[in-house]
Amino acid sequence: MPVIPPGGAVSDALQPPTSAQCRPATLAGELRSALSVATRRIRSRRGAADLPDQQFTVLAVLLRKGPMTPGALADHEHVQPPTMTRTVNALVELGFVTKEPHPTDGRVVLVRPTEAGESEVRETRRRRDDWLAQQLKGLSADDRATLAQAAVLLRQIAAAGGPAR
Amino acid sequence: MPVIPPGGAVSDALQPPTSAQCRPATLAGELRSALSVATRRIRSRRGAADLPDQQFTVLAVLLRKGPMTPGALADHEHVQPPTMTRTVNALVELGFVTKEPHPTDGRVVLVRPTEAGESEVRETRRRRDDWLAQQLKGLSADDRATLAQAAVLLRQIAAAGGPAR
DNA sequence: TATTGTTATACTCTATAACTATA
DNA sequence: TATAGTTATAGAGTATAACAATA
Repeated sequence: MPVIPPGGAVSDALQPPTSAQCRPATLAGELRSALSVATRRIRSRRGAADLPDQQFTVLAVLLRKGPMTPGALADHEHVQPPTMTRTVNALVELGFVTKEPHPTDGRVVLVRPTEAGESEVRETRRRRDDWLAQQLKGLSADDRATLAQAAVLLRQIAAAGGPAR
Repeated sequence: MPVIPPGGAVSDALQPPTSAQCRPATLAGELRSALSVATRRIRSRRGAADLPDQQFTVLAVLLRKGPMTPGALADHEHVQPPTMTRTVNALVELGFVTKEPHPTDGRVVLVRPTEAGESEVRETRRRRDDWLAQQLKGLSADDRATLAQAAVLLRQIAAAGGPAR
């Protein structure tokens, strides 16, 4: 049981936001904190047999968009190139993607999902999104619409301001 | 420039969610992915001089709620106890918190923010939330309200389902 | 025995800097 | 020179398992 000193409990209550809480400066802190907690929590629901989060994400992107270069994947996920090299190499070792030389440009590599990768995503997605989907079922349709809209806004914000800095 | 094959561009377009996208199973995947990208992006905006994310968060919690035990902090942030031990120790080394023995229960430790910790949070918050606040200023009041409400819902979801598994 | 916290260990994710190969 | 990618290195964050101290 968390220690909650007198006067502290209110700040965790689940109330709709006041207009003050929509002020950019106030919202920024609150939003950052909520995103951090929720992300960690959702990730922690990953089963031991599942792919780690970033590997899963990259594999899913490849299946949705088709073969891509490591650089394009890094842009898409807003990470630096060496980070994506590592993620892709992990997927290669697991046999979920292959790396192919580009037909005409010798500098470029194409990352292509394998059939094993495809079924892995299918299975993982089924297991891993179960818990979150269950939580979402408990919400009202309005609340789900709010979250869906928030997801769009968050992607918009993440895409803003140039590549990672 | 990301490689976007024909037919792939639509999935990244910034459109309001359709009713299908509000279905729990669909929303779960999309939400998880958006949270992941946004969180990474917001964290990457942290200045080199700023406290790392989790240290900053814990320090801010202590300032808001007063001295707490490591266990209570772990519950609050939905992390495991060893993780919090590490975070608290980092803050002790930086001089931003102190650890005190509990007056009556010898097993318990109280983590208390120092004055240096307080001013560090003030400074860090000013710098680090700047970028996000700037992005939020560019949104409509409606969109900000959506994000504020989403933050509440995300905390609610994070708090659900028992301690971390 | 149960609770609180720590130590030991290991893995994921991320970044910057420096390097190689190709264009 | 410029671009794509990798290697080297380091730091942050997280978890599980095993342990010590106290209640």
